[in-house]
Amino acid sequence: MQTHFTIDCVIYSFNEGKLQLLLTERNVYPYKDWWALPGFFAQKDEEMEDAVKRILYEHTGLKDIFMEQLGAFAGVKRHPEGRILTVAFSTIVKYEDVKSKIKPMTSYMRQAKWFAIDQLPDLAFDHAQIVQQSLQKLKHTINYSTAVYELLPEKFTLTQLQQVYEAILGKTLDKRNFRKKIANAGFLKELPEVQKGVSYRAARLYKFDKRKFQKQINAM
Amino acid sequence: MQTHFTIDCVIYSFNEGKLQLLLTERNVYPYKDWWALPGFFAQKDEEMEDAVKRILYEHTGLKDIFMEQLGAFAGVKRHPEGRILTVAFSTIVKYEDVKSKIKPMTSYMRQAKWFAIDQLPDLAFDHAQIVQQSLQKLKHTINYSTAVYELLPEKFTLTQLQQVYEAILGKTLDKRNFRKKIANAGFLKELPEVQKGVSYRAARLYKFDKRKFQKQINAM
DNA sequence: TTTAATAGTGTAAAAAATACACACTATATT
DNA sequence: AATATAGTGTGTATTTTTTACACTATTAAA
Repeated sequence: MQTHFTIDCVIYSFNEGKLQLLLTERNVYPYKDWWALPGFFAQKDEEMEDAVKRILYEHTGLKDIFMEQLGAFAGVKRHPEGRILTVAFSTIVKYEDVKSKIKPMTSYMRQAKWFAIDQLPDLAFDHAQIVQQSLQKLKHTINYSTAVYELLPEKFTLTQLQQVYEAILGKTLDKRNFRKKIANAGFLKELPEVQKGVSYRAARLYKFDKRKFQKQINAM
Repeated sequence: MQTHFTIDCVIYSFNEGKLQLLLTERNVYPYKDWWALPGFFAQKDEEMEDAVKRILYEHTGLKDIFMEQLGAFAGVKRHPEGRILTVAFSTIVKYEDVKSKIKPMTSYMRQAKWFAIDQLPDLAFDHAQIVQQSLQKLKHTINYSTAVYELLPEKFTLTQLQQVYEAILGKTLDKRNFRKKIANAGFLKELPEVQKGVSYRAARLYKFDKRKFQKQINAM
């Protein structure tokens, strides 16, 4: 038996202190004119991983980004053609890296746009549920993934890092406790540099040591 | 685009102090004579959830069991027909409930059999990877799911409960600390009964209070 | 009555998580 | 030069959670 097979992408970013989600405006039925997760049909003989990469590329211009699978969602008889199975993937990208590259590459969608996670429009299909589930997972795995560091420039301040955590968790954190925890984790490298161009005391810069992080993770 | 679509089931049970996995011996190519996870093609116009239920029923005789999705696994060009996408689900069933009901219901498989998790044979396709991933997830979610209680009779002793935990986690636990934790969790109900028919001090019986459990979970 | 087998119990120490407030510093403005 | 502004950076006490560890109690069978 065969089924229609699509990929949907939950693509996060971080801007203006908020977690952002990339959505596309559909130009075809069903759900014409609705906002939806970037997604397409996989092509014949295209491996799932390749399809994901392709769709991410077509929507963001990004390559070589790791996307994590969220799971399969069965089509709720949404198409006259029969069952549609979609596999959802998620990733996190730097806002600046993507900003200028986003443009509609097919006539199936009219535009692509970032939305703050707490100001999403109504979504097509069961996409609201997919986003919900993805966000839940992100909150749980935030401490065990490199995700947050994908959102920051190579050199960043602890305050910036904390803001990302807060945006994802949707709550404020205590500065001292946060720093204690981060220091304890031990995979940030303190740099001999500080912020430039700020009109207040310049903050120390740090960078993420992926090797040390992996060691910690493997030891669990 | 369409793809072949199968469901594979990771079905756990508990017997002789060990976590058990249900496998089927294939009677068709490819991987004829290999052991594999119980699985089939979904039928045309069959919803994914229904397919899962059907396959579980055909292999175990069980109905109305909740199965949790593990994820989609793309076919590694294993069939000449092209891509196969399988969605893996897992569940846990009581050994006694299933023991007698297991029998091959299709000619695609020769027999179904339980294997201790630490004594699995080589598996067909990428099933070893699926099992691996499923087990990992089970270890992580053991404290937040009702899974372990599915493995026990309605009334059980704390030692039995600990044995299930140990079988799943693959390590021994300290008796006093384990009991402290369980008592603390507060969703076990102490019964005014003890074990019968043992030739040593009879242990107190407990039962699982699903309502209290749900309350705790929701409060997180 | 003794033996064999498992049930059942407490406490101290260490580690982790939480709550909480103020002085410091770089810059811009007057 | 003085001052306002805005964000940086830090320590300690308390509570909670986790870990380590060993003996007495109960029952049935011999």
